[in-house]
Amino acid sequence: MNQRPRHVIRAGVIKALAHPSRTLIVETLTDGERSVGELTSLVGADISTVSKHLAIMKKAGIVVVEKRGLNQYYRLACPCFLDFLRCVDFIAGVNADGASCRAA
Amino acid sequence: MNQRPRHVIRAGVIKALAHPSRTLIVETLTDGERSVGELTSLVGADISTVSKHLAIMKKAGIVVVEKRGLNQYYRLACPCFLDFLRCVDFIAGVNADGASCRAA
DNA sequence: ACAATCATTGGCCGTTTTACCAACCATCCA
DNA sequence: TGGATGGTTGGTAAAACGGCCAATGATTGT
Repeated sequence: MNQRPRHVIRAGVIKALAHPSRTLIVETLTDGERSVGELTSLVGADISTVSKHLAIMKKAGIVVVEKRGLNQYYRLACPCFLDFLRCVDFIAGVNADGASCRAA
Repeated sequence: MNQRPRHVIRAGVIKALAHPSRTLIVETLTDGERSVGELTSLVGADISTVSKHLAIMKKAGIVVVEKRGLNQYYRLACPCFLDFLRCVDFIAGVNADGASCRAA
């Protein structure tokens, strides 16, 4: 069904994480679901901006949303983001300290 | 030394991967080092374009370069990218198939 | 029905990204 | 030294991104 090459698909997912606000949101959601209003306070931007960030991540399959009452609650689609961020931190560590990179 | 918040640092690394050509390059480098010319053939863009992609990833600490003779050989700074891409594929799979996401 | 709250969507605009070409730097060999 | 090969850098133009504001749903309570 999806005929895009693998690296394009992968880049699409990665791109949806490639913004400081979105990374912050993902970090926060590892701790459990949050409403858009809560995430807006966290990020410190206009709620419309945060809503668009969430839409991007939803489209990429990174988060899922559930409506309860007046609120939309977002949570991670996948717990494996902890591993994901660990990989990222390895690279960041190499970059910052010149530390050697050991396997997971 | 680095006082930027963690999520900004993380986003910087992720951003350096967030392009189809760069993802393709990383995939290829998991198989071993390549020269700029080889990567240019792979990507199918101008060599100057590929050179700039590599510079972005080098600055982010994702790749390292070694000059031997006339060639610049790039390789991954860290073998953990296999894990990294596996995480990405989990998300991509959820997105594409609606498949459930199991832990690593 | 009306008002209040939570969130999404459209529009505008400044910034960033990306691609190509051209020019330049570096290395090796004749 | 001159030429060929391999790569980087600067310039520029098109496209994508990201932010806020304003307007529009959607849901709940009065």
